[in-house]
Amino acid sequence: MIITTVDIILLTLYQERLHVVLLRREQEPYKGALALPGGYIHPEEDDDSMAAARRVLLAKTGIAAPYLEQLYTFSSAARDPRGWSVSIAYYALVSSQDLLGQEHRWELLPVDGLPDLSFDHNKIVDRAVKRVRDKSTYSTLPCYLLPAEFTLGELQKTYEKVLGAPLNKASFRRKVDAWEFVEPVAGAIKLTGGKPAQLYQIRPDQSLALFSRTVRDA
Amino acid sequence: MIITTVDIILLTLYQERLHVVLLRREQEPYKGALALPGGYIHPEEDDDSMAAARRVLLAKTGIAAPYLEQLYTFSSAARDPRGWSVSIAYYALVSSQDLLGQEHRWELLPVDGLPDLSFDHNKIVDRAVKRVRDKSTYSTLPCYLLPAEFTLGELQKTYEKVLGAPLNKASFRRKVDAWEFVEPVAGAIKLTGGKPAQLYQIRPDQSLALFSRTVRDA
DNA sequence: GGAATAGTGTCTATGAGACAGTATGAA
DNA sequence: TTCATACTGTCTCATAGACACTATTCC
Repeated sequence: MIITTVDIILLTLYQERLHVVLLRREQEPYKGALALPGGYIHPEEDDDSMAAARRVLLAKTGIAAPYLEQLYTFSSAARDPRGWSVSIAYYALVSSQDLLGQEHRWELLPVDGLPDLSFDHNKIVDRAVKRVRDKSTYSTLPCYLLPAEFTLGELQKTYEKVLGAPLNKASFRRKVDAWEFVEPVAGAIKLTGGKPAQLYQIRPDQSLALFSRTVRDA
Repeated sequence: MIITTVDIILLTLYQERLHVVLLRREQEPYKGALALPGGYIHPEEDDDSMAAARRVLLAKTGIAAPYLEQLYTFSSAARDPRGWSVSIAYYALVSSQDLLGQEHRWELLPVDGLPDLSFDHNKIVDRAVKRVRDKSTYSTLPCYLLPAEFTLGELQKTYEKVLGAPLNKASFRRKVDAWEFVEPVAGAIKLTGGKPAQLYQIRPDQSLALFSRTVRDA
C-alpha cells in the first residue's frame, strides 16, 4: 500500500524575511512537532492533486486561492514511518496582509534557520525556497507576495528580500518598464514620508510572466 | 484506491531531430496504442520513485543509467480509466549510439507531430520537451544527447537541434570556453572532410552545470 | 530650508551577434 | 589548387550596473 498525500509550502514575506506557515502535528507520527500543512488525497472529492492541495490548504489554514504551483514529488520507503509514501508538494505565495488578518492556529517561521521539522519537511522547504529564489530572478513571481496595489519601491524591496541581495534601482525600473507587467493605478498615490509614490497593480492580462535574468547591485 | 506509477520520457537526437521512445501497449486500457514506458511502483523493490523509474526503464527498454530527472507529477481522477491515478514522470536523455545498438521492441518517433498516445502521454511528452528546451538554454543538458567524445561542431549542432534555432559560432564557443565544462581529449582528432576537429569530453568533475542564457543567431 | 523617499539621465563595462579572416585537412 | 570544415579576431550593438541628478512631500 502506498500512502499518497499533498503538502503545501505556504510562503510569505514578513518582517522583511521569507517565512513559511507550519502546524503542530496533533497525531503520531511526529506528534507535537512542526510540519507543513498537508493531508491525504481524497479520490472521491479531489479532481486532481492541485485541487487536493487547495482543499487541504483551505481546511488547515483558511487561505483560499493564492498562487499555487507544483514543486516536486517526494517519495520513498523511508520518509514516513508508516510505510512507502508519496507526497506531491505544492508551494503557495501570499501577501502577509492576506495571511495575518484572521484567527489562526499555525506558526510563521523564517525559512532560513528552521528547527527540525517532521518527516523530510526541511528538505521540502529548502527546495521550495530555492525554486522561488531561482524563479524570481527571471519572472514576476514575487508580485504574489505583495498586496494588490504597491509602489515600485515596495516591489523592488520584495525582490531584494526574496533574492537576498540589493538591486540597482535604475536597472530594476528599466526591467519593470520593459516587462510591462504592471500599470499605474490612476490617482492612487501612497504617502511615504518623502515624495509620494505612484501605486501600481499587476496588469489584468498578466498572470505569471517569465523573462531573462535580473542581476544584482553592489 | 490510488494507482501509483512512474512514466519515463526517453529522448534522443536522431536524424537531427528530437525523438521519443514509445511502446505498444499489450494490455487494456489503450491496448495496441503507443505509450511511454512506465509501470507501477513496487514498494518492496524500489527505494524511491527515481529507483522505480530506473528499474522500469531498464526492464522495458534495456537502457541503464542515462541522465534521469523528475519532470512533473500528473494526477487526476480522469487520466486513467481504471481510476484515480498518479504518474510521477521522469525524463531521460541518451545518445542515439547508446540507444540503437541493440535489439529492441520500442518505436522511436519525432517529438513534433506525434500521433495520439495513450492516457495523457501527449501532454507529458510536450512538457518534457518544453523542459529540455528551456533548460538547454542555460545548462549543459544537451551533452547527454552526445556520445562520450564529440567535436565542438557536433556540440553546437546538438544545441541547435534541441533549441530549434541556429546559434552564432563565435559566441557559442566563447560560452563553452567560459563555462569550462568540456576539455579536449589529448590526441583525439576527428576527420570531418575539412580541417580535422579536436574531440572533447565532459570534464569528470562536471555533472550538470547551470548558467545564464545562451541566445540565438540570425 | 533640510530630510527623506520617488523617480530619471547618462556614462561605462560586459557580453552577444555579425562577419570576415586564418588554419588544415581531402580530392 | 580548390573545397570543406575548424577555429579565431574584432567591430558593433544591446543591456546592466554605477552614480549623480532632479522632484515632491513632511517637518
